[in-house]
Amino acid sequence: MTAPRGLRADARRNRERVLEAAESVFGEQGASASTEEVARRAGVGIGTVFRHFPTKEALYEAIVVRRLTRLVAEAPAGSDDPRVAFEAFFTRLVEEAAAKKAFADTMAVLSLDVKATAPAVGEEIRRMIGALLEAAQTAGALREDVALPEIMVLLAGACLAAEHTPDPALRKKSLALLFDGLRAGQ
Amino acid sequence: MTAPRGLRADARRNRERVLEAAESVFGEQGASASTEEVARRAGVGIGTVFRHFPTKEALYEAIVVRRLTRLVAEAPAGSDDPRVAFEAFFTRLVEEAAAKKAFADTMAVLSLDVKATAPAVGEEIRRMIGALLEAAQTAGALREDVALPEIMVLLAGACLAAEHTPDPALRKKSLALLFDGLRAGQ
Amino acid sequence: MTAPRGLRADARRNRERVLEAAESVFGEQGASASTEEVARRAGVGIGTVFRHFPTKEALYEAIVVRRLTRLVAEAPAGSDDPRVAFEAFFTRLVEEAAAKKAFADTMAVLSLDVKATAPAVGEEIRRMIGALLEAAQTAGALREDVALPEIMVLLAGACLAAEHTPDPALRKKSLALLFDGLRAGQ
Amino acid sequence: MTAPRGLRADARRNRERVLEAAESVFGEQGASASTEEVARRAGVGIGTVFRHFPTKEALYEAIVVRRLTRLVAEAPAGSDDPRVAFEAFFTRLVEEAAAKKAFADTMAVLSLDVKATAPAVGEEIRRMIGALLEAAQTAGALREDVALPEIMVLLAGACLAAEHTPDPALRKKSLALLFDGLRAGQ
DNA sequence: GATGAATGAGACTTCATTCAT
DNA sequence: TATGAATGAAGTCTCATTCAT
Repeated sequence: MTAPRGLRADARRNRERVLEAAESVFGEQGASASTEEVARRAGVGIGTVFRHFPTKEALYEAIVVRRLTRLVAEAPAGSDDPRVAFEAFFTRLVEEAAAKKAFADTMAVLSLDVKATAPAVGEEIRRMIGALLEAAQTAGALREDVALPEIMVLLAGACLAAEHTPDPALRKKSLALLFDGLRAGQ
Repeated sequence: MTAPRGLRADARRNRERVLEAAESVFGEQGASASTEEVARRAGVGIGTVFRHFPTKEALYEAIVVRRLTRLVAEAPAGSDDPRVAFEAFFTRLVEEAAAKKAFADTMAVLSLDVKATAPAVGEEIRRMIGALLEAAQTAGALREDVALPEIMVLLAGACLAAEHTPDPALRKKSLALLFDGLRAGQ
Repeated sequence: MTAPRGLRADARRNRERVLEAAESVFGEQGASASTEEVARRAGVGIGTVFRHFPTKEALYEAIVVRRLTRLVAEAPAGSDDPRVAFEAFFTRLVEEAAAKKAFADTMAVLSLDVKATAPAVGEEIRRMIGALLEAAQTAGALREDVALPEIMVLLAGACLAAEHTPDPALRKKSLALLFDGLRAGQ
Repeated sequence: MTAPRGLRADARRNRERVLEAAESVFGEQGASASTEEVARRAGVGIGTVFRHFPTKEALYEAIVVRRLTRLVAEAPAGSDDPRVAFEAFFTRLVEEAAAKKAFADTMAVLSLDVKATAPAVGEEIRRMIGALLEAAQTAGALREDVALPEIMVLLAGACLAAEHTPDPALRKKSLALLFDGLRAGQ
């Protein structure tokens, strides 16, 4: 789990503050931001950061997991139209990637190796997207010959590209093309 | 442009070796690889690298330009079918990105700010892709309502995603979906 | 000011050792001595030096301030004779410059731009010398038409020259001439 | 000698250009200017600089000698009044030091170790200043109890201080005090 | 002799990580 | 447990000097 139980209350609070800070720092400056900056923004000593996360990489992974966990939690507010639901979720992730550095990376990781890090969350979110996909397919709104893996790849690509695409209109247009390729009846 | 004329033969040879080394080093380890590693692999002193490229960034930009230049030079062997030609070129770039780290980044830069670095090459390759696009559109094989900017975004995204997608079949499948979205008559 | 209060005991100790080392290193080799040498002589890692002084220049400035602060602290043991007091202090600075490289530079800086670095200390010592000057003038032992700025210039020059004058007798003779020019009743 | 005889005409010309460049470069940027900058301004290759002067230090010494030589050549345009002649020459050196970096250093070297470098020129200029001094003393315009060594020290100090004293009026005032100390009949 | 490319030691600085307090 | 000072490897870049052309 994200927040180990065996921790004293204050320790758990600190861990949370570090994650919060890390997310904002990495979100602004990318993964190359310094650990010290994270500690500073969290208002804790650098030692505290390393007590909770043995390496910088571990901290980074933790915020990946955290982001994914949150995505699962704030599950797609089910639209009635399955296609809309699917596309809305997809779009939301892309926009998040455009707004926050290193988020696209998080999504890229999803197609790759969350397994190694946090199998559970990775699986969960994958299952979630899978469900949205299937629902849309069942409703006849998405091609039947599309499976989750390629969706994940497209999603990752869209997020990564969004990070380099400041113009919202252009992001929207590109996404539209992408969705067109997924639509049924071609 | 890549290899200035006024250079002595041996200097030009060394410059070439440095670029070669840089391309392979960055290709393997990404842009964060050390300049020292580049020098080592080129078999020259670190000072030689910095004589030719005053900054690490300058070196990196040089290999970006070099890659683009090479892409232009090895222009798409014109297939008779404009759609095939377009997709073949697109695919080739994606495969290159899958093989070499930091190449995707090169492509991403194309959608963004080659202008600042090497306006000429950037424009050239953009024009090239634009020509392929138009030809396919004229032939009625690609949607008319698609313009270069969004193509560049999709290309960048595909390349970036490919970097994280080791499975060639998966890359192919994803690309196919992308192409479907671009096809005419939807 | 030199040693911030908020520092842990060990940190303050280290900071002191670094300053001590810097003073001796710069004193022997001049301002071009390497920071690494300072670290070595202080018996700390190079990182420690840079933690306390973010820049080599900052370190150098710190020892300038330190020297001045010490000069103020070890204020001229008030002689009864104002002229003697003035000349004694002047002489002492010159002798210090003869013994330690880069000290003359410190004095030169006094005529110039301590303002930028450490306005407080600079002003303090300037006031101090000004007081000695005035006292001597009031006592009728120094010309009335001499003001602080030219005294500072003479002082800087004497210190700088002393750095190149190993012979103490020669330094003394030169200083004597200088004092003669300052004496009243010409 | 400054310009060795056994040199081909073009070589001697090059040597001259290097010296010229070195003097202006060091004059502007001080002794820490780079040798490459000297070569650039001389319009020769860096190799040429090192062919004529085996080390940077040798080059630096050469321009010291050159300056001194020139001082001797442009000997003090004998004023009728020996005191005026002496002070004019002194002042001229100080003003030169104020205008050109590293010139003061040249003067400082005079009190010190030209012997090692260029005994001849050093001696010559020392003799020259000595002559001015004696003439003034003979005319009863300068104290009898002053000898050349202390004059050299005062001169060096004045030059070094001038380098840090941008205000001409302040330089003048300081010099005047200095001259007062040298005047006879105190 | 002239050139300028190559060299590589060394300078400053950053930062993940460790450890004494 | 928390702190933040200490560490030192590693990185980028400069520059005096050498040497092949």
